[in-house]
Amino acid sequence: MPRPREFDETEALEGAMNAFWARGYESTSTEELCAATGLGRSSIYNTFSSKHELFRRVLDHYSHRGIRLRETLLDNAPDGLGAIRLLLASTIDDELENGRRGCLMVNAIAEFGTTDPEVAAQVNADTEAHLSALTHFARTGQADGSITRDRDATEIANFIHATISGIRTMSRRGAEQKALTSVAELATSAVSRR
Amino acid sequence: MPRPREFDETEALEGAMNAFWARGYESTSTEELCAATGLGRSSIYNTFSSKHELFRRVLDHYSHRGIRLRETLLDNAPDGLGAIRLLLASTIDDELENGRRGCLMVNAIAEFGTTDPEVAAQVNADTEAHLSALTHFARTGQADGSITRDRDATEIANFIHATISGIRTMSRRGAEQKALTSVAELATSAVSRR
DNA sequence: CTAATTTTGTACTGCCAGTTTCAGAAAGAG
DNA sequence: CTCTTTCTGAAACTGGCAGTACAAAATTAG
Repeated sequence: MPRPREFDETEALEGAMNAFWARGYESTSTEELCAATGLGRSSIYNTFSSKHELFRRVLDHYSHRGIRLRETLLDNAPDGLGAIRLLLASTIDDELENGRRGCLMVNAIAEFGTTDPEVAAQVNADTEAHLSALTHFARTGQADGSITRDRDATEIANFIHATISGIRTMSRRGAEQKALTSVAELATSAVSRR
Repeated sequence: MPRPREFDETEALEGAMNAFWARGYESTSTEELCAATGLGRSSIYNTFSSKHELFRRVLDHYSHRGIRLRETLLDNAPDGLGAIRLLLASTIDDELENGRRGCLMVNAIAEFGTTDPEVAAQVNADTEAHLSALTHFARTGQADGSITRDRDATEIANFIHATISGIRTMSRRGAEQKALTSVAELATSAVSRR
């Protein structure tokens, strides 16, 4: 009976995500969010309540999107090390193809630190998800012989996670592709079985 | 002949640096800057022209401070690998003792990206300085046999730089000390001669 | 058609930020 | 002492921001 929405909520989130991703939270104005989503102010506030709520929804969207991307990507992995190699390579591809925006979660951590409990909780949840996937690959690799057994799988996961953060930060700064790939290679060889 | 300043410019910069470091650029208000520096609005604007200029001065101060810290720290290094180990350890110490603020440069990259040319230039300059020091240690280590020769010294420098960024980001997020040190260890062993 | 209900565009509001102004204070040169 | 210069503190200014109000539009059930 009511008037239906003229837009797709997910598409709107995608637009808002791109805006926040490029310019951060504070310096993205509601007007820019209107432009990025294609919605009017009313629709944004009607749907997402506030800028802060919208940002939370965006973080959520980003996180699930990442999980989905990783799932589809890593079906093709030959072994544990291959999965990690693929992950690093696709991270770099993403950066090169999408304008070196870095990682939205890293950007959020840098901007908010732990001052905003809700944002912090979401970042931590995403980190946990990422780490648990990485730990899984590390264990797989240790079982199939592609990854070193000198270190605990969780340590390897942490290390790769830190490396990815580092690479994304380098990329946002504008580092050369060569530099990104060489970091990825060195990190890969650090966890591979020798 | 004129009335002299009642404050020390460097101390003021230090205060402003701490404020920006903790809360980022946008969400640090001029009022907070007054509180952090101990100055009044007039004095700040009289001395630093604008919030943005003050931020640039802060980045500069931070950069030089980092270079100085590294110089004094790394006199005691036994060899190339030892220098890198010391650097990683002191990074972690700094994080634990100073409230997990991450790296101001990384925070600036995350907040501004490359949208602000002046900030970008300063970040790049600091990166170059850091990388050239790291390259020096890598070369030293390759000469004294403590660091692997499988990789180019510049690649090793990039890798360690990325690792430090990653560790500082982890720390700002609030990761456990254990996690930080294990990442540092894994990175160290990745570049050490086997 | 009409009534009910929700969305949407426009215009508005209040607030708070960065910045400016200005008058008074402080200090040294002559 | 006085003149000049600069600093300082308080208050005012100005623009832009997040958020709101409201009327018109759109849709469908009855």
